[in-house]
Amino acid sequence: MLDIKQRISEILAEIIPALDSGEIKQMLEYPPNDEMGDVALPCFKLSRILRKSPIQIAEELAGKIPADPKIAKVEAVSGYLNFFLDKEEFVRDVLSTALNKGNEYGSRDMGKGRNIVIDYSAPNIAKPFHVGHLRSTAIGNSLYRIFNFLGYNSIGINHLGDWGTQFGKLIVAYKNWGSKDSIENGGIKELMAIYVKFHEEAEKDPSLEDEARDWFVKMEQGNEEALQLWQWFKDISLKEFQKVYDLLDITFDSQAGESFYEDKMPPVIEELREKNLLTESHGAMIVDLEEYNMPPCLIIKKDGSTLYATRDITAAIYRKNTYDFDKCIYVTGAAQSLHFEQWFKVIELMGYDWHDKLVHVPFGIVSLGGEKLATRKGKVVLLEDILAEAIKKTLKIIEEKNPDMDESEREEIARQMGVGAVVFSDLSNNRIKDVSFSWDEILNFDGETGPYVQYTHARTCSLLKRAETDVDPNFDASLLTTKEEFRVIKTLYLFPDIVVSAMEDLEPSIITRYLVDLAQDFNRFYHEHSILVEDEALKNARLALVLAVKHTLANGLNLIGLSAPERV
RNA sequence: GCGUCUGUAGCUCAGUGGAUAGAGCGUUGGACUCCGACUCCAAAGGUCGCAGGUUCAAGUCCUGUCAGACGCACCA
Repeated sequence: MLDIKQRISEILAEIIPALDSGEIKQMLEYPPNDEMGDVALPCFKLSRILRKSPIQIAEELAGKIPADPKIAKVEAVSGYLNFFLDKEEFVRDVLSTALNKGNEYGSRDMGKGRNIVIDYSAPNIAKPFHVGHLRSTAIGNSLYRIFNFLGYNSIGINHLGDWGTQFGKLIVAYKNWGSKDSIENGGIKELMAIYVKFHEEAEKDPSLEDEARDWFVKMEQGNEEALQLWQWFKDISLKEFQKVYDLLDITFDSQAGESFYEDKMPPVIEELREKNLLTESHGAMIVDLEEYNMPPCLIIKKDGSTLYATRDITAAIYRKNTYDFDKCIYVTGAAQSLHFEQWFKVIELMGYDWHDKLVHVPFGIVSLGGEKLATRKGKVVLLEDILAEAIKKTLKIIEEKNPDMDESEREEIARQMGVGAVVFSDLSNNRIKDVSFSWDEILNFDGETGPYVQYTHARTCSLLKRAETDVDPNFDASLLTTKEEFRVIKTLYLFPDIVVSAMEDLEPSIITRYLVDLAQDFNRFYHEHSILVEDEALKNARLALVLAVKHTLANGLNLIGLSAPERV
C-alpha cells in the first residue's frame, strides 16, 4: 500500500531544495476535515527559510506540483497547501491491500528476530484476582499481541507473587485461625479472610508481625513445614487463577514467579558486593542512590532476608541471559514507578549496558467508591464476579434478540462478549489515568464499548453471508464515490500506522479507540447506503469495502485480546 | 517537605505545536413494511484548573500556582 505522506514529501522535496523529503514528511498532516483535502502542508515554518509569506509559499508550490496519478488536485488555502488524492486510485490501493492481506492487514516484519519480554498480570498467591489485576493482565496481553503482530517475538511472563513476607503472615494466620477443611472448601476467599483477620489482629498485637517475618526467614532457610504450607497455598491459588485466564483466553510462556529466583539471588548479591555497590545502613544492606536523587535501594533486610528489588534485579539478569531481549517490559501500577527507577539504576551501576532496555509501563490505580482497593482490608471486587455478571447480562440479551441460537453457541458468544465488554472498557482510556470502578459503567454495552465493535463486526459477517457469493477481488473502485465510503476507506488506510503507534507508545487504548472510529464510520455508511443492491458491480464494490472492514475490525479486536464472533 | 502523575462539555474521556477543540453517556427531538435498532440523524451543552512566558501559531512546550491521586527504608 502506498505511503501517501511519503509520496507527497518526495514530490515536494523536488521543488523545495532547502529541505529533504524526511523533513517535509514530518511537517505533513491530515487536515481536520475532508473538505480541506486529504493531506496538508502548513507553510508557516517554510516562511522563515524561504523568506516569503506562508500564503505566497503555498500558492507558489501549488503551481509547481507536477501531475501525478495519485493526486487529483492541490489547493493553496491561507497558508496551507492541501492535497486531494485521486479517490479511485486510493480506494483501489487501500481495499486491495486490506483484502489481500486479510487477517494480516496491519502486520509488519519490523521486529523480525528480536525478543520482547513482557512481564504482566503477576497476581499474588493467596490473594484474590481483582479488578486491579485486570489492568496489568489486559494491557500486557495486548502488548504481547501487538509486538507479535509487528514481527517481534513476544515472551509473556507471569511473574507470580509467590514469595515474600506475606506468606509468613499467611502461615501465622493459618495456624491461629485457619483449618485444613475451611481452606480446602473456601479456596482463595478463605485465604483472604484469614489474611484480613491477621491484619486486624496485628493492629492489636504487633508481635504477630515479627512472628510472620520469622516464618518467612524460615521459608528462605528451607524449613519443611513452612514450604509445605506455601506450596499448598500456591496450588490452591493457581487453580483459581487458571479459571480467570481461561475466561480471558490468556496464556503465558513462563510462569516463573518470585520463588523461582530464590536460589539465583546469592550470586547476584555477591556480584553487587564485588562491584562495591553494597553499603550497610541501619543493619540492612543497600545500594546508595543519593547522588541520583533517589532513596536507597534495599537489597537485604536486617534479618537477612531479601526484598522484591533483590528478586527483580536477579530476574532481569536471568531474563537477559535466557532470552537476550531487545526490551524487557514491566506492566505494573504507577505507584511502583520509583521502585523501578531505583533498581533500573542499580542495573546500570552494575555496568550492564542493557539497562536502557528495561521499560516500566505504568498504569493508574483502580478505586472503588472513592477508596482504593485493599486486600488487607478485604475491600475488593473479584474479577471472577465481574466477568460472571457481564456474561450473564450478555446471555440475557442474546436470549431476547436471538432466541433461535443453540445453547452451546449462545454460551460461547456470551463469554466472548461479556469478557470483551470488561476488557474493552479497561483498555479504553490512556493507561495512566486512574479509574473508578463502577458496575453500571462496566456493564453498560451502549456507545463506545466492546459489544458495539463486536456487533459491527458481526454485521459485516452477516452482510457477506447474505450476499451468497464471494467478493470478487477485481472490484470496480470507481463506484465507491460517496463521502461515507471514502471516510471508511481513509480510516482503513490508517490502521497499519495505528498499530505501530500503539507499539511505540506501549498504549493499547490507541487501538481500542481506533476500533470505535472505524465502527462508527462503517455504521454511518451502512445506514446511508444499501449494500446488497441489484447492480452486481456496485454490490461487489461495496462488499469489498465490507470485507476490508471485517478484516480490520477482527485484527484490531484480536490485538486488544478480544474475540470477533461472526454472530452475536 | 521532596518527587511523579492527573486536571478539556453535567458525567466518562479523545485530542503527532497548526485551520471551526471532538466522541460516548446522560438530556431533548427524530429515523424501523427496508441488508441485524447492541444501529443511525439532529439539538442543547466549553473562560481546555489558574497566572505568566516562548512561538507566525499553545489544550499541546516552559515557569509558577491551585486541586486531586500516588510514592519517598527493611511489604509488593
